[in-house]
Amino acid sequence: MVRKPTSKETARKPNMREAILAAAEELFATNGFNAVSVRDIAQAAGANPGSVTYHFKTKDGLLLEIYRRHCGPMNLRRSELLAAARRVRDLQDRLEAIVRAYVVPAFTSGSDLTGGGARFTRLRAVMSAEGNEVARRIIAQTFDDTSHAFIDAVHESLPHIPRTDIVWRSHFLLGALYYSLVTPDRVSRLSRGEADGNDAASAIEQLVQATVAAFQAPALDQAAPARRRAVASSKT
Amino acid sequence: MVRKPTSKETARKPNMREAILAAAEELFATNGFNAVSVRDIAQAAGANPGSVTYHFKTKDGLLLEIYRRHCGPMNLRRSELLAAARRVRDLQDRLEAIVRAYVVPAFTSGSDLTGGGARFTRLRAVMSAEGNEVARRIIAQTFDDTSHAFIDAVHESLPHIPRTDIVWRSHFLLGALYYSLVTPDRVSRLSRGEADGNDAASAIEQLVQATVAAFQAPALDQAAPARRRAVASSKT
DNA sequence: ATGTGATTTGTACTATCGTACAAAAGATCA
DNA sequence: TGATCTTTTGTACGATAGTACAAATCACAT
Repeated sequence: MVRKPTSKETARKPNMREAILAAAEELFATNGFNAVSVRDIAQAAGANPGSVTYHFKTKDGLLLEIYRRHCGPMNLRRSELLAAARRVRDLQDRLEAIVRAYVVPAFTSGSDLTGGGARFTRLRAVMSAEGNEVARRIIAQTFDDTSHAFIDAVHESLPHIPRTDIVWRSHFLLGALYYSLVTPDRVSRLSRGEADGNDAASAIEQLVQATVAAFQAPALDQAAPARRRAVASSKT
Repeated sequence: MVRKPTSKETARKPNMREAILAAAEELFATNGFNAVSVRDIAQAAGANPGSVTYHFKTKDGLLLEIYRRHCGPMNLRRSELLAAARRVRDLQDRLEAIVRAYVVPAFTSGSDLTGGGARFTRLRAVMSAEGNEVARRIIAQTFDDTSHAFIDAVHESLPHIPRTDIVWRSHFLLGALYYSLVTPDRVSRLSRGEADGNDAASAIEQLVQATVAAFQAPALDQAAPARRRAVASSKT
């Protein structure tokens, strides 16, 4: 009595459910949530609109399932990399490893899930910009732990920087990360073809290098008031 | 015969056209383009849906007019500040002034237009994330000049950094800037109330400080290959 | 006061949205 | 093969979308 993995997991065509998820992920990440209709998704997946309702009940449920699929693996990968980074001796190298542990899983595949992590990260960026309610709830309760762990790790390797500054700078990191995935063509355009915004490896290296330097900047409370001298003022 | 500025410029109630523009700007910047209906905008402005059609013909036309209203003043202000920044002698101070010339107008009012520049910048961030076609066209032909001027100025004060790196880092700056305006509450939340993400002055100072440091990071081509030693690798 | 042009209102049209649901089709096992 | 469960299809419904347009209303010059 060999139990075949067939009866309940198999669909008629090779996993239509996964095809719908992948199509929805791509379309949401590119055009936003509201601009994409259930019919668009079904067509892109080669499915019937009713099939989307059958598998995910509602459009929100579909988005929810996309998040559920990715959050676990990506955060697991991040915490693994973060744990390894914490063990790096040299403080400078450790900081870089920590930043890399945060950035790399966002660009590359979190596991063998379809499409890789970049698409899901782009999706999160777009949902964040749209103020999507479903995404907001999931993010606050799923990603804040990871973010706190990341901030703590950075803080440990830069004890002289106030936590407030580190929060701001890690916020900037996430914004830069998101934007790099949302508008990669802008990099190619502004560099007049010298750089390829769609090259993940370049993006990662540039982002890590810039972010490490940003984290290492002098603390704001001390530096800013002392430094603001003959600099252009904020009015006229 | 004193020409009064009345007959053709004045509406029945104090400029309903402006009220619609302001309402649309706020709603688009908060919820994205597609999530907001013309009826939502009209209601928020205290106007009739048909009035929107009268003034702006289409929903796209309304968005177009919002961009037209802001792009000129904001880029003018940026180029003024940039010109002033270029005249700063000290290289370190000049770089900071250049970054400030880019950041400040995005946060504060570009002129006496309604609502200040922050709302419009948030709008641009959201449109960028949604891949809005109208916005994409305007941005490419309006903001690229400003961006190039900014990149050139930064490059002048950091001649030893390859232009490619500067493009990437200014791209990160814009992403961080956008994200700070899109999700300011995240800063407050992650800092556990110690920082206020909605405080524009703090955001500006933090962003300028972090960005200057990022620009001053060693060039990637030289530093990255030499430095990548015992750092956590990108796989497992 | 009255005519005139600019604006606002009210309403209606068509298209498309998310979703529900019954019927058809496929798969699995007695 | 036939019974049963899962999945897909096809269709329909109410809600809401963007937009058009005629009527009503207002501001102002004469």
